[in-house]
Amino acid sequence: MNENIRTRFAPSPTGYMHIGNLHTALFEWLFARHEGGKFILRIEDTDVERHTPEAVQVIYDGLRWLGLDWDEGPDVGGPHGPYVQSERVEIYQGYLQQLVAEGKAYECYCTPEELTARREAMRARGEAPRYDNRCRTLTEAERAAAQAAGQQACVRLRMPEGGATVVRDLIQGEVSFENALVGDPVIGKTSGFPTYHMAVVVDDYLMQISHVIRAAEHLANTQVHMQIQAALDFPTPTYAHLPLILGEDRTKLSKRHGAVSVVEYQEKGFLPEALFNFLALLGWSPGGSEEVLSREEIIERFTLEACSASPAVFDLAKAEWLNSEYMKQMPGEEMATRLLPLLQEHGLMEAEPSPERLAWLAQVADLMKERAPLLTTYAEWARYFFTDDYEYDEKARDKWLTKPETPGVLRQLAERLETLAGWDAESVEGAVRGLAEEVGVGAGKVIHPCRAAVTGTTVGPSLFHLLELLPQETVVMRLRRAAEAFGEQ
RNA sequence: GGCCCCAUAGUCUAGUGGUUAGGACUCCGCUCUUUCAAGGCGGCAGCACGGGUUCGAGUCCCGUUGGGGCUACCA
Repeated sequence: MNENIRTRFAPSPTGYMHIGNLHTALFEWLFARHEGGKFILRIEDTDVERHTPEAVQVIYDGLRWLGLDWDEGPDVGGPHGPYVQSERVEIYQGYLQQLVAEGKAYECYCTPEELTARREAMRARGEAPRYDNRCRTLTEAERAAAQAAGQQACVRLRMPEGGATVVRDLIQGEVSFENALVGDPVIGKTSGFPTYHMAVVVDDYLMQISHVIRAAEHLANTQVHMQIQAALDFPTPTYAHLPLILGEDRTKLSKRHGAVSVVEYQEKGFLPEALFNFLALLGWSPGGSEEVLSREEIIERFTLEACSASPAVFDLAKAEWLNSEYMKQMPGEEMATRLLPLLQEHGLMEAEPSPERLAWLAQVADLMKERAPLLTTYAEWARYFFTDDYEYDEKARDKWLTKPETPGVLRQLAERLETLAGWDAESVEGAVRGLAEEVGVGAGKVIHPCRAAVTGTTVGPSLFHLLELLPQETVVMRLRRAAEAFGEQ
């Protein structure tokens, strides 16, 4: 247990939770939990235009769905609040003023238009497009003039003119950046808001974040962050930059790759525990050959040292495989609980099912869980358990239903089953096999047409156990219905 | 363009100078069974390339190539 270990997840409220962000959050959470430290949630909304209040809820929902709880945050509070950056502007302004007063930062009067124009010009000349630091050397008179003219100013950090900034990163190793290569970065916006760089440094310090764990896209920014820390006389936290998650084309996972938002995975029918496991395996290796690991095992084994530095492609097929593994090992009652909302949505289950009905659903779930990769495919594949309204698929028709002898077989079977005294897998099997024997055909000649008629498909769980879970009269009706439908062919 | 990072099969990965380069997903066979979309068994497929260092390199160094990130008053 080490409460001094503190990590944070610092998303900006954009209205949706990117799966890559959730991956980052997971690793930050895992490290904190493994070390017995604290996991802090902080909302980075210094870009006013982007901020929407509902968007914060989306972040909560995503984290909770995956089971990532936070020890400090906007809703739960904590000793270092507030945990929303827009509520901390005075704090940043204090530090900004301090830096200007100390001469470590300065006000810059260049307008965005001028900056863009100059950047374009530099690019055209084949130069690296960066700020030319012209306001750094303004005289007092020039500053006074600019202020008198009512020109708006942003605040820029005075970068060291030489030397290099060395990031010691737990995952990426030692990375060095030349200071002379970057222009003085903006740390305070004209609006009075801090930039991301300023806010992140101040908050990580004030919130006593010990390990800054974030995506690798921030590695280069760390140079600026460390210079702000130096100017403010803040200690440098330990850094760990996580590999980026890529789409199939090996570029940063984005909307054009398809499902990228966490809710899309919920809607696809992923179990949160499966996605948790899958995400953990992206960029981290548990060591052994076992990959299906419980949340506890993952926490237990997680270390930053075992994290990879190379980017990882999100492999949906493997995610689905993992999901199916979780469904297989889940008890029927639990599966029923997960399935119920989905089935209700499709009108396949009533709004308030009785305990008996739920017990039945659990039996159906147990029977089917070995097959479907996702909750949604499951609901599709099990449709015939819930309604008589299903289609006969192509294979069922071609292979069995349209065979000339099938209607007769179905009628005879219907007759037998209708008068069957007990309705359980065993007696149904007896009736089916009995009929086959009498007619003098293999059991398959009865079983297959029966499955096709009653389920509309050629695949599925054990026929007798499946029939057992359907009402006797339903099965009889479906057999006759199919016999009728295909009788004239 | 500049800076930085990355590089084991299609994908996720183990490997830390001496291994028949291991596991997982996918795909493909075979098999069991009343079906497979399940189970069992098996198979295809990899150290990007070129130089070094070394008795010996997937492993260390340099370069090339490829990919990615950053280069905003977005985070």
